[in-house]
Amino acid sequence: MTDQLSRVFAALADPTRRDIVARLTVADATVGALAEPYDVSVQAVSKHLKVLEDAGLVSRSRDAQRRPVHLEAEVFDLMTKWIERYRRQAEERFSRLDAVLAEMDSDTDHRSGSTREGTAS
Amino acid sequence: MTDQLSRVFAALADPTRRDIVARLTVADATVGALAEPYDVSVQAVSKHLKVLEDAGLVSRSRDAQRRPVHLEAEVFDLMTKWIERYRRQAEERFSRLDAVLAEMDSDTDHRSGSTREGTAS
DNA sequence: CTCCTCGTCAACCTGTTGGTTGACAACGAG
DNA sequence: CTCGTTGTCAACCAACAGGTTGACGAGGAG
Repeated sequence: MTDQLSRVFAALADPTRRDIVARLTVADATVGALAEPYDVSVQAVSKHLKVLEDAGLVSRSRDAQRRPVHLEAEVFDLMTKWIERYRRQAEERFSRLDAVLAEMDSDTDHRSGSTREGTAS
Repeated sequence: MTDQLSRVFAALADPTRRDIVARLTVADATVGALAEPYDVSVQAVSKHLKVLEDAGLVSRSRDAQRRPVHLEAEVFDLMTKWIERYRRQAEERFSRLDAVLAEMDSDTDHRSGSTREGTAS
């Protein structure tokens, strides 16, 4: 799962991690403060933060022995762009439905094979 | 990973699955046609489709022994809503940065503890 | 009826994830 | 200097994800 888009989606696939992101939109926080509401060890939260950091969603600075966690909201744009692109494409397709049906019929043996393009990642 | 939002994010965390979604924005397709470009077995693609279906991103109908796969674009809204909500919150926060810094300073021992709300999922 | 195609199900294997506990580095406070 | 706090690292474990192969059901074509 090398590409960033995959890492971002994977990071947000976990409810705890999503909740952490949600709380970070309000204010930066230390690892301990972030861990407090959850019923897991601080180490587990530290791991979650590593996942978020590897995805580029979060950054950590240094303040004595504390490590304040900061949300990097720009990465959201990466997702939004991907989603919007294909959502728009899907809507456009919806408006030329007949063409689609025609294509499926002519698919008898030469199976298009070159509908490819865009291709995520 | 019970909630749908988690399932949707997890489904899109895989490049192959994202590519399948991308191709389905162009036209519905059969499992075989979808599998053809990838260097994996048809069974593997069948599994990917199950993941997408469980996430509500895709539906399958019946046409003789074929199972045309159809994109359900509405689910995109679920993600978009989540993302936009917290993106906006993050931007709003950015505009009152001083308040944030003040809060981090007063965090000495009573650690806010009630910043909770929204909470994903 | 028999065969071939399309797709799913089941069993299995390997790598990754999310959690645990224990040790330890960094650093301010006494 | 020593202690308590904050957080990470390492080892370990159970569960899950993504892939494989083999068998099989459903249905059109001969």
